[in-house]
Amino acid sequence: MQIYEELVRRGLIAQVTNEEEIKNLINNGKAVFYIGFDCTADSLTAGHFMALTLMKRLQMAGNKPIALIGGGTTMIGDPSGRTDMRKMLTKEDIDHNALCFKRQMSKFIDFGEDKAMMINNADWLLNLNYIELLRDVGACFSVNRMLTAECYKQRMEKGLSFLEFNYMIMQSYDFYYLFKNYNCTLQFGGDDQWSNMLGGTELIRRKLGKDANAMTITLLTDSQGKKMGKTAGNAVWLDPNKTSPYDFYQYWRNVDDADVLKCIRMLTFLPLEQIDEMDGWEGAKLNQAKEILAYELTKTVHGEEEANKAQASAKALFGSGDEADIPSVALCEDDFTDGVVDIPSILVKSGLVKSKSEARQAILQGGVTMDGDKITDVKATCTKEKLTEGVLIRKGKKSYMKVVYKA
RNA sequence: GGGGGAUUUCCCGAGCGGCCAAAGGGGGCAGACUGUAAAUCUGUUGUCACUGACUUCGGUGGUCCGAAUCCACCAUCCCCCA
Repeated sequence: MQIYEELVRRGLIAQVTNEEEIKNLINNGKAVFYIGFDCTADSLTAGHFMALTLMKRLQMAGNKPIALIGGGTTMIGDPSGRTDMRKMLTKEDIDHNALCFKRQMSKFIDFGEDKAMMINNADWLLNLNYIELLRDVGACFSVNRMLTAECYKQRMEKGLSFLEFNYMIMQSYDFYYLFKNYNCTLQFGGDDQWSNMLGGTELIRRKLGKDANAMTITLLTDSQGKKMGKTAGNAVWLDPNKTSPYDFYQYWRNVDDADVLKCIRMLTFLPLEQIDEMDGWEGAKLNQAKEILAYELTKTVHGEEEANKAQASAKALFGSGDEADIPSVALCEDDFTDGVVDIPSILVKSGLVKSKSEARQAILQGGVTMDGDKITDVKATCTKEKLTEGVLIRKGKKSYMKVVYKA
């Protein structure tokens, strides 16, 4: 099966400018394509992950990816899919974030000689001359047309600054620049980028009289139509320090029944035949599919070792198995008063709750256990001797921590 | 440049000078039921030394015994006119 076919079967393709051309290009494995990443945070998220896997898939098919780091575009801020303006980041923050992105991406994509490239659009965008740009590029854009673009429409009610309005121009310029200088004829991206991407193909056509193509990836949404890759408004990060491998594993382990197969298809590298087999699974059996999903993704992002650990911890906690790889936290002398610590303090120290009030709530509601025994008294304490051995403290079903005293 | 409106806790949103740590909804967390799912039901959701105290309603000052609520100035945003 050829790569384009596979992308279709995995449900990854949302919109394309010219299906035949794109199909030919990537199936032949000769395409140079790019995906842009704006560095609004210091880690990539699960949302970026899909774009990265797409890059990987295409690279494996012989194509050459350009990972475009948005050091320049992040200075503007993409208004797409936003109801208010982004916080403006400083140049330093952006540079720092770009560096973090680079590091993380190198784990997925092979940037070896002539296999892939990583470029930062700050290299050209920051040097643009306003008047020149207006005459050169600005003349090619119709404001009337731009305003009808979906990404701006949403903002017509809440207000759109001129700064953000220019985002499309910058992104279009990127494509134009890469087309000219790197022979990059394709741009891929999230479906919310569609209008920005079309801006680029349009600009190339007007300036160079040549055709470039764009293709968007289906947005990964859950059965309720919400964007996936977020918990309680927080992103699921790829950086293990921001989202631990265990939490990462758990996120995918807990997806809705209705979304498991879709996620496996779109995000994992498992062969389609194997996925098709799982398609009929129902009820409790779906749990196996979730396990596979969680394991595969954790393995891709954090490596096999971490994936095994996360899986072992999960099994230890929810089924039977030993507690070998449970994350732990250490207490020090200062945490003790007269040789004991109260349970709420331990909960706070372990990061299982944010405050002692929350800890108290959790205990009162019967959600806290220590080494399997339910804690019912808010004032309960634990001795230093016991903690020297280490105790397993658990809040609710899914969060737990091993707490040890270290002298 | 002129005129009008807004800013409340994680989000939306109600708030009469004292009965306001602030209605209601969403979300979160915990419990029951389950399959670590969904749906449903219950409790909870500022902090702490938790029958009490403290800090919060864009910012800074002021009026008052008492301010989220009144006044002044500042900031930000929205709408209408130019």
